Amino acid sequence: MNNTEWSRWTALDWSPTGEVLGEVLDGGPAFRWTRDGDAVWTGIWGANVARLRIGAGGRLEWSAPARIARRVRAALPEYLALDRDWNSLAASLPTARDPHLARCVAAFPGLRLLAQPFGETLLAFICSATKQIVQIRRMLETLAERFGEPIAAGFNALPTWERLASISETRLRACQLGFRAKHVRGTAKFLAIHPGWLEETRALPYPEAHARLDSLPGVGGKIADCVLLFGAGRLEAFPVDVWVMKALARHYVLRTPPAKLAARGREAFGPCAGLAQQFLFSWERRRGSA
DNA sequence: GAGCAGGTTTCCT
DNA sequence: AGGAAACCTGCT
Repeated sequence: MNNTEWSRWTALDWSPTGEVLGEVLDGGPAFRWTRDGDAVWTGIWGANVARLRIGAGGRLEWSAPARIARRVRAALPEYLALDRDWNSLAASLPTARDPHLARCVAAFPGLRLLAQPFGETLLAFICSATKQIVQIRRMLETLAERFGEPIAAGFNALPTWERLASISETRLRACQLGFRAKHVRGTAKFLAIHPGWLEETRALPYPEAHARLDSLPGVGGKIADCVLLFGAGRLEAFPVDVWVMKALARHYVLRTPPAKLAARGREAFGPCAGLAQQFLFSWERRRGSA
């Protein structure tokens, strides 16, 4: 499996610190990146496999299995959202009146959100319910191994929703999905009889898109926000998970029941609330625990 | 071995 | 509307 021939390392127009790169690739929303000992990350999304590292000059460099390098080169800029000016977006956050947020923004310069495939993001977050990251990763890996298309030696894509619709709940459960198997199957069945539904949803304005996702089995408000933020680049989405809940409880005055936190977050942090969420999240995980 | 984890659904007041 | 309980599984 290590016979794979990799393309030569090529620089991209982004120079993240190692810590920021780690937060972006391993900060939760992406479940298929792993780091080797020598600070090389290997990840899978869609039909792409890539390695990433920070080069000698500080710029991010990529390499891919030679056979698919052309495709990966075309896909990377979108996936890494290189076309968005993340510094300006961060600068637009209300840091002037929010010292804690200002501290988070300063701590993770250039932090950004990956533009992950919409359908995969939906699958990953249906699997995420009451699960820790390690376990979510294992579920997805098993699904890819058993039902996904091979991309390169040792790397499989995640199964498509079409494929998932053909898999019995029992076989899904055998991938450690537990009660989520029913949700995955229910969503897959729904999508199978509503072709184009996902892409239509993705194109809708935030409130409508959120409501539609919310109607899928196994998808509530939090997961709908995750799918829109991490799978559709909707920066106004503000998913509230336990980490963000901790951050809000620790650094902000909470006079809102948990169910309303998402709406409050969108009000408080503005049109890029989702980016603010990412900063709060990273701070809480890296610094907040200390 | 009871309790809980990056929630949602369902079934209650 | 708002609050509990159940749901799979693996880890502490």
